Amino acid sequence: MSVHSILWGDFIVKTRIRDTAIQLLADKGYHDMTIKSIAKSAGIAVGSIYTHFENKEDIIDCLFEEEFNKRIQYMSYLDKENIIGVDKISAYLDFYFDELKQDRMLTIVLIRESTNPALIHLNGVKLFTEQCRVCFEEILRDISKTKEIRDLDPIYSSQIILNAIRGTVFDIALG
Amino acid sequence: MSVHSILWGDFIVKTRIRDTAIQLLADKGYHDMTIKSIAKSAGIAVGSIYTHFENKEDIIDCLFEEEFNKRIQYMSYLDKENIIGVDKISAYLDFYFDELKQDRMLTIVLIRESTNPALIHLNGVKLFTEQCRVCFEEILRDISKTKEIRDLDPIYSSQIILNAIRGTVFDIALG
Amino acid sequence: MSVHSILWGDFIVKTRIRDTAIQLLADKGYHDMTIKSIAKSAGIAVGSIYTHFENKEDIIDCLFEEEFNKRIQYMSYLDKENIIGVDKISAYLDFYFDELKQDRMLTIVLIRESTNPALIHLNGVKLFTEQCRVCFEEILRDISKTKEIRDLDPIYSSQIILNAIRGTVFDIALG
Amino acid sequence: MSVHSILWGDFIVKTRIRDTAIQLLADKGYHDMTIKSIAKSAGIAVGSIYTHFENKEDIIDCLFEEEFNKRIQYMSYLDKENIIGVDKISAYLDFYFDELKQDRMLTIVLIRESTNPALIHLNGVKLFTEQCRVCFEEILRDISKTKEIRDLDPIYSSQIILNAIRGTVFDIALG
DNA sequence: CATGAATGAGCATTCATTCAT
DNA sequence: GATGAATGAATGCTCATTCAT
Repeated sequence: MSVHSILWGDFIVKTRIRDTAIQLLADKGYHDMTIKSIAKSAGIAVGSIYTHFENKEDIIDCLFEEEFNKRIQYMSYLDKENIIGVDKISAYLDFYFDELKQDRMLTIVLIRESTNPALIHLNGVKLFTEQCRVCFEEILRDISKTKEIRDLDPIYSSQIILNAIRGTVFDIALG
Repeated sequence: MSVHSILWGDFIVKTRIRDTAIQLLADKGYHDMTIKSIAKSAGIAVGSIYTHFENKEDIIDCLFEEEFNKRIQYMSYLDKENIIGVDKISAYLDFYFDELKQDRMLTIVLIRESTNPALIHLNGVKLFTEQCRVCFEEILRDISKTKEIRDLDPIYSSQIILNAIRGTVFDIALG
Repeated sequence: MSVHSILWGDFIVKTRIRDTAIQLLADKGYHDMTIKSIAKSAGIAVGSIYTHFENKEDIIDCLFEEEFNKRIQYMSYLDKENIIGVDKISAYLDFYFDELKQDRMLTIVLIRESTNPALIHLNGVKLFTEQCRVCFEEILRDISKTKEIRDLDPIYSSQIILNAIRGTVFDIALG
Repeated sequence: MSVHSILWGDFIVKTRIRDTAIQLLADKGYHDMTIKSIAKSAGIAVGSIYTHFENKEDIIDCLFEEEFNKRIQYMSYLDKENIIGVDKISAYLDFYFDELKQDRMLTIVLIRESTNPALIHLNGVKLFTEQCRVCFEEILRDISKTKEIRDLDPIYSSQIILNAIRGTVFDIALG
């Protein structure tokens, strides 16, 4: 094990960049998170960021794609376990709040930057946003079928509920 | 009345700047709205913007303060008319959606930039945000007292509902 | 007349930038002429360069377009004066060497950067290069017709002669 | 013989780098040929280039020194064979055009980069440039002595003719 | 020897703001 | 009050070079 490894532990540089970016993103937002500030906070050189990410946008893109994949996996886990209806919505909320508990900063970033007009063109952001919408819609449609709740339009009601959750989680995350 | 006034009709320059800024803000967001682009779109010189606003932030500050005052006035109108309880919440929603109908762009800007970390320190933004929260909380507290709805914590529930409304209005505004 | 005008005489800023750029271009070549070095040598701010030129390439583009126009005008002057055949080639050479005498640096830049692969896509450079070629070809074709010289292929021979001139002028310009 | 040698046949790595560099140099010019792009095109690691060349400039330096030696050898071959006068100039032209036929890219690079101000300080470039000039001058001086052509200043006329050849070869090489 | 992640000085460019006209 | 050229600090990004593996 090299001196380098001992100093940084097993922390891979890409992860260090990602984590530092999340802190700065939560603190200052995308536009005021500078590449130089990431490098300084992460204790690496400016150039190293470009070894791991194509450009500044790519950091955001990767972040959202990662979260998109997490959610996709979680949903297929729920399907496999045959968790449906109200239980599914409950599980979904748990996922949201668990992530909030584990990584308050990440939650702030995901909610805030997903509506940043400078970032909505990114593939990762699109996938994430769409996924949140679609998956919630599906849950409500299922519930609607099983008559657990009275009839409602799954598209609008899911949007409303999702926004209530997102906003509330955001408020809690911001403290 | 000068030739200049005749050419622009009664449109005061400050209003032109404000309206142009809202369009650009809705389209590109605060950081990608440049002073130069406002000047160009409004058909005035860059320097003229600084005659009417202290700096770039001040445009946002004024915008939010203006909206804050609108809401304050509307709330005192409701009080004067003795509109309370569920009727008040209904009126409040009407206000939100009326504004949305009249000025879709403004709605986008108010919701989006009120969580922009680069702007939350502005007095106008603070007043607006606080006002939205407080006034909704009050409404729910009143309703709680009159037993129109079963007991709930007015702070949390108001936050949840407000977020549902804000998010939904935002989604509709964005199309 | 302002203090500014007195200090800089009647020198327009754009001309100052152009002239400074030519010096640096002749001295260091396109890639080692930095925007900062132009600003410093011209005694202006970095940003001022972008008030007058779109970007670094644009400085080159304007330079070549300007020279293209000079040559176009000179050729139509020769036509109007009915200067043809060997007299025309003589006049053309005078033009080249007059410019060399007046602005040795400009000559270096025009010859050197016209083959710079990073710049040949520029419209001004294309026009200039094409114009030099075409006009020389024309002269030779005329001469060929009037039998002042024995038959030769005007395209190849003009290319050969033009290169001889260009190269020699370049060598002299470099000292 | 290692597996590596078998895969690449007898192609030494240094030669691969040289050849790749020539392609990129012809295509993009010195400044836009990056070490990374050489490594990628040559199918080797960035670091390996520094095993064979001191630095980026050294690649150019070696290239020109190599060509310088080729010419020196060719001239002494002509001397040994007692080829003089107009025959020598003819042979010299053959050499130029043979090289052009065999390696069009190399020809482009030699002519273009020999006037690159960022490279003229290199020993190899200096030797090559000087050698071309001196050897041509010598040829003309010889011809002058043998009265094959009428009296002319060997220095200027050689420069003129050399430029005609260089430029024409360059034009042909570029297509 | 080969490797390629890490480095950081240096570059072109942007843009809120000022101020002489 | 209106103007827009001038300003220069600050930004994202590049790339020749190094060196631990």
